[in-house]
Amino acid sequence: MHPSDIENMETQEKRKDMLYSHVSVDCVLLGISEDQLSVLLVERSDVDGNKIGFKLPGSLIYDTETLDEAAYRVLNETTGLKRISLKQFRCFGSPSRTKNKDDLQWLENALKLNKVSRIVTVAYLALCKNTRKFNPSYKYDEAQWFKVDQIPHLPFDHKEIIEAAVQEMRAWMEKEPAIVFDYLPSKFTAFQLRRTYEIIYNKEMDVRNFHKKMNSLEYVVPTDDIQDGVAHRAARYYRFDKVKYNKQRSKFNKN
Amino acid sequence: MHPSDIENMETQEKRKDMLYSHVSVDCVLLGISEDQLSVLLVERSDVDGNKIGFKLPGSLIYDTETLDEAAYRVLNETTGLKRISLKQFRCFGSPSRTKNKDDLQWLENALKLNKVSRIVTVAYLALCKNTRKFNPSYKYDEAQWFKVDQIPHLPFDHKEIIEAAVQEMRAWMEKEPAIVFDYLPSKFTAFQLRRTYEIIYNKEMDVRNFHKKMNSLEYVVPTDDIQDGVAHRAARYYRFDKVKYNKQRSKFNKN
DNA sequence: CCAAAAGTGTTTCTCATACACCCATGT
DNA sequence: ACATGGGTGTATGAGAAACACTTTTGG
Repeated sequence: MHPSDIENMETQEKRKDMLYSHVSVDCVLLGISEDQLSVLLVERSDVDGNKIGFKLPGSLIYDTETLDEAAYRVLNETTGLKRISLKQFRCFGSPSRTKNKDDLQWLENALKLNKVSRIVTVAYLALCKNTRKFNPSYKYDEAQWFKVDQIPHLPFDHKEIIEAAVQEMRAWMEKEPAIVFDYLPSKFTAFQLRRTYEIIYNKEMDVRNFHKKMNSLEYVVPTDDIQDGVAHRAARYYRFDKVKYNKQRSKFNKN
Repeated sequence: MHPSDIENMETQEKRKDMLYSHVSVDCVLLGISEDQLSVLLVERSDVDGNKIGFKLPGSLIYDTETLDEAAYRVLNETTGLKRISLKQFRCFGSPSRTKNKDDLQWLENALKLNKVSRIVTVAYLALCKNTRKFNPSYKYDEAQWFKVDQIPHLPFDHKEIIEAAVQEMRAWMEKEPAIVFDYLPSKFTAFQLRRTYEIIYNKEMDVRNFHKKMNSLEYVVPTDDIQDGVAHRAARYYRFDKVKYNKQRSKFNKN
């Protein structure tokens, strides 16, 4: 066990009596792996510690915590990330979501409760950086990216949640274009930005029109950096200017 | 007490042990009164039956019920309406939403529970017909429309929920234009449709451009009916064609 | 000099906006 | 005949979409 795990466990123990065992949050963390839209899933173990598959990273909420705080806690426990945008997008609360006996059994073991009643879950969404190897001090040491069209069997209604999340992601990006930059590195090429859009929308985009559009966005600013050591003309790096973004947004929203 | 109230109470008694006292639904039923966007609120009584103000129509969920079912139940108990679109738009779950002592006291009385813990509420939204007088067999005999910029003091975070709902309403109408027809009568004039938009968006619209736009929508079809007995040129009635709407939508969504 | 990706302009079409007058009807 | 609201057309500008060639660099 990694030293910091003990610390985490202690924190959890201290707060355990304050777990509110009726409402959970689940995070659909979308990213890109091998040029395809992917979701980060964590490994699930049975009572004996055997790995029995994957699930969305999630948690019951604590009594003192808002839903957003719980979601950020889960995000951080899973990826170590902190400052990215998380959006609450839907609440899943069908009584039949825990109808599968194995899922229910697992829940009762995991939560150390005799009888788990219905759990309503609030689903959150983020587009997040593809941190390749997660810091083992985080709660889950096994987190893996799965392409959204190759999702393994998942417990509860997690598959349905992921499907809804992919739809929601596209709508969210229209409203709040800044979220792509949660995914991209701080310096990125026009190609990277375009590819990200293409993968999320699952649609090719015209290169020239894309450049034109990008240049019209004041908040995507060219830097003096260019690529190095590539076997073709070097691409320019751009960066996201948050201040300019907020200005342009507020101007836009006044109408 | 109205005879049907007894029936309702019996139904409630039967199901009482199945109330899931951790999650509720609240419905923001928007409509128009006196040419202004308004919300339907129901009267709230204290333990002695004294009326102590208004609140959003809402309810704890039953164990056997999905969230959507609970929301439709509340809609129906409040207005008698059944077949309108309700949209789940956000979950409100801050632990501080029940921080007001009076609100908490009221809750405990209303729910006949000794100790109410945190309640997470799932907020729903609808644009609904302005049924002027509600059938007294419905659960609340006092329901009133309040203009959204003249909301009285409300318990919990209901004011915040209404504000979020108004924003959401506009976004929803862009995505799903059909919902205005939940509000309008089955035959309506161009003026009524335009006024409805103007009030919801709080913005005047050009008459000619509106007609042009409306005529381009295949699913708004002119009928042969025209107004009768008005002291000016009679307006034509239009109707909403749901079949054509779905066709046009699915065509649009394929791209 | 060749392969490989970067970068750049013009035309066309659609859609939103702005704007003013005649029409039908009841009193 | 007049008051009242219903209904119509045209011109302009902005932004989306379609489309092909030259530039730069490493090997």
